[in-house]
Amino acid sequence: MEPELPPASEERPDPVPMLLDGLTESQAKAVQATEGPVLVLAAAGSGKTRVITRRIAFLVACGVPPWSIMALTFTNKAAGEMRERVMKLTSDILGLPESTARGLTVTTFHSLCARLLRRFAEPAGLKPDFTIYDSSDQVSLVKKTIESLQLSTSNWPARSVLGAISAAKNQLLDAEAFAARSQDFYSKTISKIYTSYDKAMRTAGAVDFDDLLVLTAKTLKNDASVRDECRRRWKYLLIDEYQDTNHAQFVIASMLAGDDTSSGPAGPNIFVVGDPDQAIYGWRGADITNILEFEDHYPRAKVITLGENFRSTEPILAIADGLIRNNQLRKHKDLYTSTPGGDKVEVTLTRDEHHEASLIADWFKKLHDGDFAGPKAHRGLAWREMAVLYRTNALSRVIEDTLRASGIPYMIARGTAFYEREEVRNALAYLRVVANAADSVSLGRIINVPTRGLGATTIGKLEETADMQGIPLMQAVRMAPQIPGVNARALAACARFIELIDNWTGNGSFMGSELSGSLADLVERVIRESGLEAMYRAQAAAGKNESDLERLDNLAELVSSARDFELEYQPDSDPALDAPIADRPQTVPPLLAMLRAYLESVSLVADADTVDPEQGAVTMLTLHAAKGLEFPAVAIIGLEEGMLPHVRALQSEREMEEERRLCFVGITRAMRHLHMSTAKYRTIRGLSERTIPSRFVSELNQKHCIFSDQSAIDSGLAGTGWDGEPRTERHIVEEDESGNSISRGGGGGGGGGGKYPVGCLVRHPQFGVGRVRQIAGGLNARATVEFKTVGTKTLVLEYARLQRLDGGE
DNA sequence: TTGCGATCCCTTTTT
DNA sequence: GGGATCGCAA
Repeated sequence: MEPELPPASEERPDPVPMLLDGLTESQAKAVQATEGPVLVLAAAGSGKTRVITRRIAFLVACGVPPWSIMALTFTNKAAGEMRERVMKLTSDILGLPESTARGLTVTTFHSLCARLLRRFAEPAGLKPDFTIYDSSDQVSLVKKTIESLQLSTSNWPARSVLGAISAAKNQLLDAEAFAARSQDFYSKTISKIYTSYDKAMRTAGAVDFDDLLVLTAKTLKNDASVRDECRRRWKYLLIDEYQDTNHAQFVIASMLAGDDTSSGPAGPNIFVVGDPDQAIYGWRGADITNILEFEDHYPRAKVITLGENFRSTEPILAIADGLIRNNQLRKHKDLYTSTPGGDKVEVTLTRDEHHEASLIADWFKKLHDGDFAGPKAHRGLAWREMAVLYRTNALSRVIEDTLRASGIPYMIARGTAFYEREEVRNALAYLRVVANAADSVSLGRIINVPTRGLGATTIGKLEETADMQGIPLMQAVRMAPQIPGVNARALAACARFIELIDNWTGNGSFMGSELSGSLADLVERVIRESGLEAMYRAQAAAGKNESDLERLDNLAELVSSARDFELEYQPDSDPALDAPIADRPQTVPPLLAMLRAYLESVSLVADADTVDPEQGAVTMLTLHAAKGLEFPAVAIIGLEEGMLPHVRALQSEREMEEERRLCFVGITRAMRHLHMSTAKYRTIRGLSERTIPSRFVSELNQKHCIFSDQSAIDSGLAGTGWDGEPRTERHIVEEDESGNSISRGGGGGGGGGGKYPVGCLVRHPQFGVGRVRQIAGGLNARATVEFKTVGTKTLVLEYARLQRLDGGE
């Protein structure tokens, strides 16, 4: 459709210039290029969110109906913020009512898919009351599957089997296609598990996170009427963080957008924004070629580059740039800022993780207090303006303890943490069974919680019956009287349990005088009448530990979360309640629809969703969860080999580069203050281990950093410095013309010589005799040694205890 | 059938 | 260090 300008309102100035106000030339270009495919390569901090929101408002200003615009983001929180900002633009600048933004579709891929699958459940081969299984549900189901195939769960660990299944799904290989290409024993077995896992999922009326995407992609691909209906509705598609989309998401986007020839004169209106340097989800199947080959897929695409960084000070940007230059598999783009100056980046070596945590707490306190004297006088930062970033969640614990002890308010961004607590999971499992009686995993979880005399023996019989007949577990419970070997006590327990559930569902009708129609009331009833409340109350009274009281609070919290949801819930925007398909009348009772929507929202929370800038607290989050956020002050911890980069990435160059991008993402979250730290010793699963500073530290542009070694201070240990050698001797690092540190191999000239020139013979206490092939410099120099017996290894000189054999010193 | 304690095992990131 | 599982006692 050709956009039309709305009739100029008399008292308002032309809104279009106002929407472009304050944008750079390329930003404005991206906002205005409304027709046809557009790729925006947006460097970190280059204002891409701004571009997307302005563009949506611009489209609306051009007369595009809001309901025909769809924007896809990575997290619910990003979606919510985007909607807010668009709403503000359309009401402040365009003078449109707030309801305008309601019609917009701003959501995540996963939420969109969940909604489409409910709406088009039948063509997708699902029932609209499907449950979304999270990874622990998946694990229980796949374990059961493995057991029922008579395989050993130790030979076939659920996690890795699921990984293989997930990888297959991400390539859009269904069980059948996977079976067809399985040749060897391993993949044939995986294929068997995949097939029966899939069957069990369908029997349970459940889908996993991958299924949400895969089934949507498949339905859009195979069902023209579904595809056409979507295309009729959405004419303008915007996708954020495009570098982290996987193949299924690519297919969904392409299907929604239409292909290059069949849509409008300029091609499909698909607008994608991303940055290949911030691709950090390769492990989850994200396919960076989606963004790299966008132009091949849409030959008429306009490509717009946003290079100027508006977020960070010069030193922060410079070290980010210098770091990412070490990635070889990358097209370089310059990062630049028009605002020079700023504090240098602090890089600290600490004694251990406790020392690290307390230094960071001190750093935060100093920033919080501010400095009102001297040339660098500044007001203090609020706690909410600071963040601690780490590679793995396990690192958060010590930081948490230290911040608490220091009286610094903090919050951990773990959106799912609340819903993962035992008591909450139990309550939700009851609710899931209420919403979807076929959900056997949830039923299995609560059928005997609190204990009601349905022990392992009885449940085993019920499951056996369910498996044999291919029916959901709940149906077997209802058939209990016909199952041989179920004793009278168990039968009575089954009957009581069935009555319990039926009371909550109004015998499946979700209507009647017994049910209030309120979601919060239902949740409360379930918690009380299931006996969960009494069970935890009894445990609390027995005084085993304090967390039992907390459990009751959490259950109350769940009720209030349901109440909040109920207040926000808009039935008219629930696709399950959309105009019914063709001749079938709409029959979903409102309470059931609301319950489904609630459970869905609970299933799709992301860690980053809980980052609340209103809170006066330091935010703690993983590097992954930090994507898309920014903070005036950032501390990145654990810059150690094996931590960042993570051990799992050490063997592959591709994964190593992803780790480097992850570090890059962390650095570029910082606006003004950045602190990076390495602990010399770190306790990993109870054992204190000597660490090796991360190679990324040695890749930081030294001109913009202040290195300090605190590891010997306040301790009896002799100071050994960043790499165990006096500082003057460790400058094996070379600088290129702009001062960027480049770790280089090939020690010919660059000072890599030292004790072990390339080509010399050495002996290693464990690996034996070998020849040095390469010396890499940096704060912790490494040698690549080709051993006679064990092959080539890369060793850190400080720790390797190499002995030179051919002359030398 | 349940509940508790010892032991074993594993260790990334997340929608 | 912590979660899952297994084995044993009540």
